[in-house]
Amino acid sequence: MAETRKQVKRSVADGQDEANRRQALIRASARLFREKGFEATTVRDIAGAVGMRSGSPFYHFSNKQEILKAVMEEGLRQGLDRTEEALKAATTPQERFRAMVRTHYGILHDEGSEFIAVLLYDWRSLPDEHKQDIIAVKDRYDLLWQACLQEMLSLGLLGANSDHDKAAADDVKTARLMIMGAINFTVTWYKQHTGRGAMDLDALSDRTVRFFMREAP
Amino acid sequence: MAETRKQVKRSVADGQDEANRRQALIRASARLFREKGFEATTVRDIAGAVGMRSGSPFYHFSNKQEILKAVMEEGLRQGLDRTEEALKAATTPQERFRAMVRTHYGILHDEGSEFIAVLLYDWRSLPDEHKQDIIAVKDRYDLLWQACLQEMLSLGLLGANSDHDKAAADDVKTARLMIMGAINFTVTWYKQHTGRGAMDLDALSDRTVRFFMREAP
DNA sequence: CCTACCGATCGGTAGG
DNA sequence: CCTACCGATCGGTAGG
Repeated sequence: MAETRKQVKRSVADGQDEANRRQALIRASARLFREKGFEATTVRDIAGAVGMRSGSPFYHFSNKQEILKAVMEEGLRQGLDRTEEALKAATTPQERFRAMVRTHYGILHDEGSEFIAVLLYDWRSLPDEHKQDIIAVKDRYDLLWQACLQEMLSLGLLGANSDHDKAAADDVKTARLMIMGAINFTVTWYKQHTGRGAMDLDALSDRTVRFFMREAP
Repeated sequence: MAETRKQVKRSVADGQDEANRRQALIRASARLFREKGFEATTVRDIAGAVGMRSGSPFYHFSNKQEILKAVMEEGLRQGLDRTEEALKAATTPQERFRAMVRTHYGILHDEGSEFIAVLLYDWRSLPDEHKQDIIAVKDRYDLLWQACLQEMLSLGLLGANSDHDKAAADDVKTARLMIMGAINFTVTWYKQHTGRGAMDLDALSDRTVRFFMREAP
């Protein structure tokens, strides 16, 4: 009986260790993929980054593509969590819009948060049979944006249609694609530096919100 | 003397053929890079696409990276030409803005025009020593946008600062980064199809212009 | 531009 | 998770 309990404890701990090692591989992979791309990153790079030998990642993942999928899933999971958390503190449509913009910038540019940038950069490398799984989660995130922008458009606080009471579904989708495009594209040019004259994520968010948002009519 | 003339003629023709083969390699590479990425495209893929054997592209380019650079240069050259041409027909700031948006969409999505999409997707794969050359040409293109948006902002036809006579340089840059980001990001989601319900590049341009442009105050 | 080839490297596996 | 390894493929070259 004591024996049994001990064994159970041991295997729970092992399971934790294993999950930790898996997480370490995902984090290291995200950083490497973000830096030089999925195709240019070797399994040896990944293994080396967490102190393993070249064959060992395959104890945790059945192939390289599964690592890519795990990176993207981790990013979306974290992104949804952070966004829902940020929305709790926002009460007005304008505050919600600002919160979503700022949170998305964090998701894209915070240190240790390279998962979504990898999703954007290396989508082509994800095997077709995995794409639907990722899209399903991404759809949930897009819905949060859709609700936020629907609200903004209806109030005339955004882009076209400020003179209509109801924003058409197409307009909401266009607004989402344009705004998220603008924000996502910062992965190609925004660099966080600490020197003077640097623009931090708060400043970038301010500029973005100011550019897209209209005064209430 | 006749001999000499003939030889000159011949070598001119050869030079043409060689240039043609080089162009064919650039076009085929652009299509392949756009489809599956620079790293995932092999020299054998490229050679096969123009009916060559695997070693032959190296008669035209000293290595694979030089092909990538040539693809990007070709795209910027074509992009500048098309934009300057389109601007000739536009007389008002609004017309110029619309012309630049529509032309950029053409550059990104027209069939046989995959060069700039490759620049956006595979920038990381370009060796550092080539980046400055490409940036120098890209700067010329950005300047055309900068002038166009400066004009729009000063007239209060765009985003923030509609109540100021002079748009600050930072505002122009922000507007450019946001608008070009939104447009460039369409490479990740826009698909041209011919069926009903499809949005062609004219419709996409309309939506884009309408979303970003304000009524004159 | 082809033929023939090479050294290096890659993703992945067997067996412990 | 390591050791030891493999088949396949890759970018690139020599010689014509």
